[in-house]
Amino acid sequence: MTDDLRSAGTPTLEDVARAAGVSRATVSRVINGVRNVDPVIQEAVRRAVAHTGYAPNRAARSLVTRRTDAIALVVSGAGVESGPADSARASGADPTEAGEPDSGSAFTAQVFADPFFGRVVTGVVNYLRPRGMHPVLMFAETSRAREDVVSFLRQGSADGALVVSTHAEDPLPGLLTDAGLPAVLYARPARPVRISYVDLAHQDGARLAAEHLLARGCRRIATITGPLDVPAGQERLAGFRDTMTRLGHPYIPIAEGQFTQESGEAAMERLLVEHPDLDAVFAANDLMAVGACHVLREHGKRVPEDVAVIGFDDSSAASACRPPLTTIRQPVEAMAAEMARLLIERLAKPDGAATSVIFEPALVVRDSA
Amino acid sequence: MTDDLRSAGTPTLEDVARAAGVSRATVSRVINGVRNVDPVIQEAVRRAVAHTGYAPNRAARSLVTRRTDAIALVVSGAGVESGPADSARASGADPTEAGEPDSGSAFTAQVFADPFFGRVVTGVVNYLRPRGMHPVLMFAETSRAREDVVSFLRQGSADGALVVSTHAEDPLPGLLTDAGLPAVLYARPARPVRISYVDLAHQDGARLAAEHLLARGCRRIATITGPLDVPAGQERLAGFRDTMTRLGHPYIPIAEGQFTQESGEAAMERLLVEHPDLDAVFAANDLMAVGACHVLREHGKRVPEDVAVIGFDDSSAASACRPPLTTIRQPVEAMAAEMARLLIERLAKPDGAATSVIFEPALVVRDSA
DNA sequence: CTGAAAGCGCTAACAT
DNA sequence: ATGTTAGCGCTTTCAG
Repeated sequence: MTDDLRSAGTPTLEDVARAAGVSRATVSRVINGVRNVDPVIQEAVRRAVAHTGYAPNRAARSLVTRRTDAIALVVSGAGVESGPADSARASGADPTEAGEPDSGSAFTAQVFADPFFGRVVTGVVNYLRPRGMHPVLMFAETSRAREDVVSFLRQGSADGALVVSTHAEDPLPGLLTDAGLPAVLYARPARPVRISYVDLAHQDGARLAAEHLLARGCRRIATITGPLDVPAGQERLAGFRDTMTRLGHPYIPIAEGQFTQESGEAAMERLLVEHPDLDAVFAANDLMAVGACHVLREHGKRVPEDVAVIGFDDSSAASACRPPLTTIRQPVEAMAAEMARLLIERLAKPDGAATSVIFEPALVVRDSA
Repeated sequence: MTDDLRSAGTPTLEDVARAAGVSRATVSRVINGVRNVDPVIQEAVRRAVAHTGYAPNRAARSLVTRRTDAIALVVSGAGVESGPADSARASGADPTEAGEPDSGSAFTAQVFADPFFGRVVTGVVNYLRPRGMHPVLMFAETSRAREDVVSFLRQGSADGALVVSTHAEDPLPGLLTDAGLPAVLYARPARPVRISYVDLAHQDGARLAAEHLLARGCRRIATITGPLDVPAGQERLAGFRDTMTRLGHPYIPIAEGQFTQESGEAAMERLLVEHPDLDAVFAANDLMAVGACHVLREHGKRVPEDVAVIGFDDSSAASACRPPLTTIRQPVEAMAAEMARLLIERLAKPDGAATSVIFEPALVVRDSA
């Protein structure tokens, strides 16, 4: 009887060891690339692995290593970014909390309508993949969903979390740190939390936009802001307004949007009512800039001849738009990768201090301004 | 000495058992909701769980149950959907194979530029979540990446795979079934494989489009097709052409696209050169329809007055477009959810036959046609 | 440089 | 109805 066709189900270390005529420990060593293994034996083991079609069992390994090589990629927020009304946003109450069982679907559907998240995923996956790690996608838009994320991590289903919040007063970062779970954020939290994050120098980006518009000769300039209860919204406005003021234009008409195309359209309509003669608009993101372009065109204004439009982010919407949007580039993929790097670094030395890495935006000139 | 503060790291079943004064097995039973447990003891255990802050270790559980409650959500394809040239698509060779180390980034970046994938994710997550399961995101655009997916599953890192291919001759489904791994596909594979899948009745959708255009009074109708080496591309064309023929319009100008906005623009340009007088175009997806609208406008044609445009999918691009696109709705979220349901069903009884579920499309009338 | 053996934390027979 | 016990497959001291 040959001694290698005896395994019933999937082969285990034991099977490989038997086939190679060595101990389990030795097989484990060559598989994990531990040095101090006779090259001859290494070769024998490799052959046995190939021959048996062995694949190490992750659960068994995790049980002893305490690592899963999975990380949770969680999109967190209140799920009402562009809801019927946004009056409840700043209040502590979470409007979706009492929603229907699948109220999450509205949130998840909306999240991916924004090209931003696809870029985050891209950046994370491309950093993780060569390292043999994988992202588990999660959404945390209700307190129930947030508990699930915490449980997931506490069960050791993932080694840490990468969280991108769409909402200002997101409680998730706090829950995570309170539970002592490794996490890194995309964007500075509204309330200071001792946690690492990556972010963009939003103000610098807004400054670039202001300078470009002015250099272009525009003089009646307005801005469509992002939601003013999130740092990105606030800073893009502050940076823009400060620069305009410094360059001699202290009064800037503003209309608040919610980072959605729809809200950008509405904001543009409002702006046009009050300031029909404006010659430029800075939208705090590309989606709103696209919305603004649509409305401008409907009002018979040409972009950029009559009104120059500049966006922010350099998302796919910017290049897909007609005319292609001049915009401020946010290196989302690189930032997401850095977020992953920070998390893995933290996993290696759990006692390291929280760090933040701020990226610089860049002006991308296309046709809209 | 109190007997409950003795645990060093995270509490285990043992700790809870001790705190509750019962055996591990009993704790396990109440945690897993197994019946036959005295209500009084149940309560005691629950209290002990709460008190110790116990969270079951997933790896340990997986090791014995052989389940992870994770499923791989893999986007598969060749990564050259809109590359500089698509001449190599039909050949067996994979152009990205010899690419740079991070050639995957181009693929991943592009994948999420299409709103389609966000919808798939949404559908999958919303089905999985209430069932305590989670998707692990993976890309399989090179043979190396495909091997990784197979390994991942063979290691028991996930219970099965949900795969959506962007490419015709995708080898992944075959690899998966050869390895006996549970998988369900989005869309029928180009080559028959014994594997479950969900799909859309593409021909019916195309028929709806043709009928709508004709009913509208259009007579000089062209179509921008999808890639003709994938079933969806073929069937949407076949359904359209057959219906047009049946209704008395046997000759339809066609231009092939690649399901990207850019390719839709190029196709529209070509069509306009040959048929400057056309009065309607059916684009095989919304992204290409958007591209067509842009080009038409640049040529001074109004949509829908001069040229009616109808898309396919009812993606976010359709409603965001100006004018909003009349299109054929593909219930992607529902299809993705069904895909997940089929996989879980298969997990329950591994010997079930492969099934396919075909969804019906619907006409959505907006402003473009 | 290699092997023996002790668990990691949990579930599932099997006893009681 | 509850407790006892035997692993699940792997890594990792500790001997040799």
